[in-house]
Amino acid sequence: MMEAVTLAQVAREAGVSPSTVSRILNGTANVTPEKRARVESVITRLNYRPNPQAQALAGGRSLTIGVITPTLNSTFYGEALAGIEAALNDTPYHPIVISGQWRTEREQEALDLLLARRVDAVIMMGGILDDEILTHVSRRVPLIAVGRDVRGLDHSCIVLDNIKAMQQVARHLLGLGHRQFAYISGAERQQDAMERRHAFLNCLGAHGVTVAPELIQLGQYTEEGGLRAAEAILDTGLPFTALVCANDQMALGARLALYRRGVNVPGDVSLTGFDDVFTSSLMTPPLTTVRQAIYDIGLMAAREALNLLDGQPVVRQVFEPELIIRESTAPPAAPRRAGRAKRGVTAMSTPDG
Amino acid sequence: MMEAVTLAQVAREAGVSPSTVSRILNGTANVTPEKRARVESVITRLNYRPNPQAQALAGGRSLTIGVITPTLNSTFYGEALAGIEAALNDTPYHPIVISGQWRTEREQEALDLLLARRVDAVIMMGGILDDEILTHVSRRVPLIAVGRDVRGLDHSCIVLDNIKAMQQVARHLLGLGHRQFAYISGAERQQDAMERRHAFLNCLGAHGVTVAPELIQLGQYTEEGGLRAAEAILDTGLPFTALVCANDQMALGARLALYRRGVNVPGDVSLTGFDDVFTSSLMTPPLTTVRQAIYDIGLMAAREALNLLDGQPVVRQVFEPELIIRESTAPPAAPRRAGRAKRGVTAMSTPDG
DNA sequence: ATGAAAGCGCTAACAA
DNA sequence: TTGTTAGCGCTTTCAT
Repeated sequence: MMEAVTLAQVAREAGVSPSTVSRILNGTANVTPEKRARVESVITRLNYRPNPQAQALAGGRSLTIGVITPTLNSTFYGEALAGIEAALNDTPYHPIVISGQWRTEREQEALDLLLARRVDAVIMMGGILDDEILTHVSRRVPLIAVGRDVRGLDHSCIVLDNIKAMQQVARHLLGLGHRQFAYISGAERQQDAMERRHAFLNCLGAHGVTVAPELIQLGQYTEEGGLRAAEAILDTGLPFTALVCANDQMALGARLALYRRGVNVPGDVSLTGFDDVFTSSLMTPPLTTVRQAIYDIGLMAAREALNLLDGQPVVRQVFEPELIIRESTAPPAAPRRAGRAKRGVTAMSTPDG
Repeated sequence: MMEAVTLAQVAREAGVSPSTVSRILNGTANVTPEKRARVESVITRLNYRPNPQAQALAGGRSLTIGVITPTLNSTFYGEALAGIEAALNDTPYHPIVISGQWRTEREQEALDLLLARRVDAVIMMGGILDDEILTHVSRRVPLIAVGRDVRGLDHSCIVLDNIKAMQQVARHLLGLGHRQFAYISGAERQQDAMERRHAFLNCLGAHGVTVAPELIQLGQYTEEGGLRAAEAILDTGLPFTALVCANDQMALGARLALYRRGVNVPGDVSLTGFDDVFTSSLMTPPLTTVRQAIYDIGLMAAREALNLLDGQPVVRQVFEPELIIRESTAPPAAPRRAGRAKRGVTAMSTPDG
């Protein structure tokens, strides 16, 4: 299948030594303009492309950056991957992506695989692998953590200010007049899920509002989980006028649960998400949520990884959240007739579809 | 950052030659059970992992498979990527993914990059690169095309039966009683977009139904495009009771346009998509669509690539579509009072939100 | 069945 | 500034 051109051939054709060609390729040393021109013309004429495997072997760098993402088929992490790809686009480095599926063993395997592949750096997005393991790995290879704090690795973490974000959500809803809330949380093992939940409840508490424990459900950060959590909340029969979800995916699932029970959004219940995944702006109705500039976070992660490779210092990056108010939130409905909850919905609501 | 163990070290520790270790690693030749045991124990003790770059250089194979996907942040192609990753999971091969962004130059660049990286095979998903280029590339490296027919490369294409799929959609809607249709198509440059459109219109034609040209709009296969196309359709003021979209993403955009104009789905208009992207089952209402087993298609693509590498023959694979009937389709509304379109909607409909 | 030796294509001292 | 010379870690003849 057609032999590839080698550096040696280029050198011979140009009448110089291999080292000279190598130097020109890498800009390692000064070369006479004429020789450079000669070599470069040969390179284009022969359409020479250096063999990365050979470069890796000889140079001791693989020119690849390993990326561990929870899933490949998620809009959210997909955006981050796109950002990483873009940042690496005009560098000699290339991402190599593996999914961890939110499973410890898978993440561990992925890490092993990347190290076996001799990646020059790794970017860990989310994940549930122990901090110690990551810290340990970071001694072998530069590591950037995205969306999580790793103890002892603060400087190489890129995170979102979850607390500020949830405060914005809470204040927005309080400002609309809501006082009866339900909350769907992410999995307990995930750091940011806990951060968001506490931030939300604390902020409400500061305003003298409490939430019944039955109205706080776990949704595993998935659409399916959000759906079930919302059903569980509706099943309690307790009244609420706003349903806050710890991410957009769960909000999407919750939306379907509300639809099935004939609960209008935002007429009967206001709904909020978190992340501002692309499709959230297309929900029926478009979702009020908190934007994480996830593409930019991906960009940043890749840049930080490159900095680390350059031996440059990196510092912990905190992204500022931005509340995006769309059509899924509105003031709570006026009190209804007696015999039903004063406002919002209860499990008694009947489907209208 | 901690030196990696090499094959030579393993050989020394086990008191055998490097060749023997290599043979054991690759199962290339018979080795005494005792030596094998000895070497294997050293391997685990030292936690030895062969250096893929060195293997690639010496072996002439990079053990990587290049994948070109239109985008990284799409649920649809993400599923395919997940399938590819899974299929390669317990093989020595590894995917390396680049996005083409539906831009010819980007796709060409991606291809060049993969070839420069010496991938052993490439999987091309969709894309708009000329057939000739792909055919040409396939002479250098085994190539599998997904979701498109490449002239002269029929055997290595994996496609969906778009015609049968659209016939199912058309018959479903005709069966419900619909006679006034609108259609949102994908970009003209894309093969399957044209296939789907013609299949749909032909099937209607066979049943004596025609569609006004103004009610056929291009949506570029994107959510945004679907939104605008739906608006254009509503703006014509022409009556229709069913809106058929060439993919789910455009259906999602169209759904928002309908929502904004106060058109009920499926009360006023039935809506259909194509692909059965995961989130379509969570739309409000859940979307009637055609399932493409895209994860399985990814699996299949990777397996075919491996077959090609094995020198085994591959044949063109045609996936069968499956109509998924959900809640976005229903019989057309009963005729309304005079002065308005007999059924369905026109641009005169007023928002109810 | 096993070892010795010669590369794979490149980079990086070290000389000149 | 440029060339010569060793490798990088592995596979694969070719002997034995």
